Formats: sequence, C-alpha cells, structure tokens
Amino acid sequence: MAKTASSKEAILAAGRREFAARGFSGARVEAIARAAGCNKAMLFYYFSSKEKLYRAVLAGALGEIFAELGGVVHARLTPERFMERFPGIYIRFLARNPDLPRILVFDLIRDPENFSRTMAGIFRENSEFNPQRFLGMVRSWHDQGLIAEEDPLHFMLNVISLSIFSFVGRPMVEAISGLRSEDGEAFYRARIRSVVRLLKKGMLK
Amino acid sequence: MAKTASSKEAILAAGRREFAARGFSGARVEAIARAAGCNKAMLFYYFSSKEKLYRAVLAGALGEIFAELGGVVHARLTPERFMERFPGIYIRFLARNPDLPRILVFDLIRDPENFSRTMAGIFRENSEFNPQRFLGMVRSWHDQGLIAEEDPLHFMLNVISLSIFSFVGRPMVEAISGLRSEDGEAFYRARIRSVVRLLKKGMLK
DNA sequence: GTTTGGTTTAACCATACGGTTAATATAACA
DNA sequence: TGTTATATTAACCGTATGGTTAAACCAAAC
Repeated sequence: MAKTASSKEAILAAGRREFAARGFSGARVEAIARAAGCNKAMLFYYFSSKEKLYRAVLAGALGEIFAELGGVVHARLTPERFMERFPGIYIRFLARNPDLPRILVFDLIRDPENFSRTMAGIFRENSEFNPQRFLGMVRSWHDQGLIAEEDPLHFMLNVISLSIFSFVGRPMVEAISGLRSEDGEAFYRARIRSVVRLLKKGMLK
Repeated sequence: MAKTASSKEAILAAGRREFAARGFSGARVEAIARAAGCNKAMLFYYFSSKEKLYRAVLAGALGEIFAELGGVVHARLTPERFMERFPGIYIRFLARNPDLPRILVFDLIRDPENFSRTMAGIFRENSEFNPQRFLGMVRSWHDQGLIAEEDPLHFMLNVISLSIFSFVGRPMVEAISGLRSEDGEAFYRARIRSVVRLLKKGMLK
C-alpha cells in the first residue's frame, strides 16, 4: 500500500469498510487513513473532506449494485424467470460485498434526501440499469395478466425487501429464534430458496 | 417540561428521537438535553453515560415492539388469519412510531451482538412475547401441512422483512421509480394489502 | 543535475463533544 | 422551621476529531 496512484483507491476501499461498520458519524477519518496505509492528510488531499469521501463511497457502492442489476433487467425475462434469478443474483452479490447493504441502509435512514439525489445521479450517468425500463417491464407483466401486483412500486418493494433485509435482519431473527443459523453459503442457499419460492408462488398469477 | 419526575421521561423521549434520526455516534448529548428541556448534566444525573441512555432507549423501543406483537401470537391463529393480521398490526404500529424501526435497524447494523443481547434481555423479563411459543406455532403449521416453508427462521425473515423494510426502503424505491408515493395512510393501506396478498398466496399451502 | 508537478508526511490548530463538579434550588417531612 | 434527600444548573475539563499547513520526497522532463 501507499504505492503511488493506488492511494486514492486504497482510501476509498478503507472508507467503504469503515463507513459500513460505523456509519458516517461513527467513522473516524484517522482510522480510514491508517487502514489505507497512509497519512490522514492524504485523505484530505484526495477528497477534501470526510463528507466528500463519504459521498464518493456511497456513489461507488450504489453504482456497483446497479451495474450488477443492469444485466437482469436487460435480459427481458418472463416474470417467472425473473423471480427465479433475481433473488439469487442480488443476495449472492450482497453476500460477496456485505459492506454495500450496510452503507446503503445506514444512509437510507440518516439522510433519505441525499440518498435519493445520489441515486438519481447514478441513473443519469450510468445507464447500465434503467429504472424506467424496469418499471415498464413490471407494468407490462401485469397488463399481460402474468403477475398479480398492479403497482410496480409495491412489486419492487416486495422483491427488494426480501433480498436486502436478509442481511440486515438476520441477527434479529437469530435473536428471536435463539437458533444461530448456519454460516455463509448454507444460509444464503436456504435464503434464496425461500425467497424464490415465496415470490414465485405469491406474485405470479 | 423540566417538571420534576418527568425529566427522566422527557430525556428518554428526546433521546429516542435523536438516536433514531442520527444513530448512536451522530446523536449529540447536548441536543438531547435541550430537546428534553433541561441541562446536559441532568442527562448524566439520570443515565450516567450516553451509552447507558442509548441502551435504555433501545430496550424501551424493543419492549414496545414486542409488547405489541405479543397479542398476535397469544391469539393462536390459523396461519391464514395470522398473515392477514400480522402485517397490518406491525406496519401500522411502526407507522405510528417511525423512530422504532430506525433505531432498531441502526443498531442491527452497528452492533448485532449488543442487539441480540438486548433482545434476549427483553424476552427474559417481559413475557408478553414468547419467541419459543411463536416458533412452535410456526413449526406446527408446517407439520400440519398448512404452510410451505419448513424452516421457521426463514418464515420469520420473510414476514419481518416485508413489514420493516417498507419503512426503511421506501425512499429507495421512490428514487428508483421516480414516483413520489402517496403519503401516510394511503401508502400504508396499499403496502399492507400488497404484503398480505403476497404472504397468503405465497406461504400458505 | 536542476526544475517541475504530483504525492506524502509530521506537526499543528480550533473546536465539538462526552463527561465532571460544586454549588444551588426544591420538595418532603420532622 | 430546620434538616435531609432529590433535582437542577452554570461553569469547567480533557481529549478526540475534522481539518490545515508547510515542508519534504520523488519521479519524470528537460
């Protein structure tokens, strides 16, 4: 680390980890710098403030998520195929990048306005995921009588809730149940199976 | 405010609002005291540290949530009736107390261990919601062939995800869709309808 | 080998913040 | 009314933290 030209990347990566673990206010600029293998001043040299670094991290995280999702939407699937594939792709992707849902949810609560603006920015620049196209797809599924849900917004909320909250809510459910669920791979496999079944059975007409 | 004997309550209430809005590290002790109409030192007089106050707030929030849920479980419903009633009760309750899901999710991310411990404490003292009884109920539904999901943990994750993430994720979905959803009552009514339909159709055998 | 431009550092700075203290006000009650 | 226990406050305190600065380092260009 601390090798020229990669310092900026190292800071971004370390920032992502720190912000995901402690949220914006909990994150310490100095800790980020240390984790990136450089001096605190470097961070300000490249990002000029904690806030700016945070925004860069958030934008990066959102960008990665939607890049990943772009493919599923481009594929023009049937709703059945969509519900079979979407949870798996999304859940596995988040499992590989557990910092992303944390940052996302943290920011969603702390500052919904900022979150919305950042997302709007992503869509404007990065065309890999086109929300209007996705919405149109969902609406046409309903018009063709393929899915029961008439409101695309609630369709999305259902699909996304089940995927994202798998991560955030897991400790909660474990605490209620007292059961420590199997770690890693086994848990995600079971989770995907359950979500896919629920969505296919519950949303298809 | 600042009237004897209610100061402690005022601080707890103000703390709940502040922690919900900014998370633990983002919350300012001084801001809480001011919002409670008293001096910062009062806060330490009653709660001795920010951390202790936070724990009290979290415990209170969780206690209220599970007190609310206790009734549904005690009622020994059929799975069909359960899925008809649970989302409505839960979503409406959270809508009336929007700080609760925020605090909960904040803490869930920041410190899952602490969250688990707090919840275990709640169950030990407050018997209004009995997790083992609830799990038993779900398991028996499956054994009787009434529901498809064989794993009570994933049953719970599904049900809870759909309810809680309605709140947290709403700005996200609005940002994707570009549609600003109807406020308050109309949104929650639609949300409950969608979740109930999905659960009944998707989880009942 | 000297200039030049981006990169890196150590040492600072101001302040915001959690927490303390010692003194005062208030209520309870004998 | 005097005594005691609880509430409440203003004034502090030490430190952690975001941010700055000025100087040094170092590669490439000339």
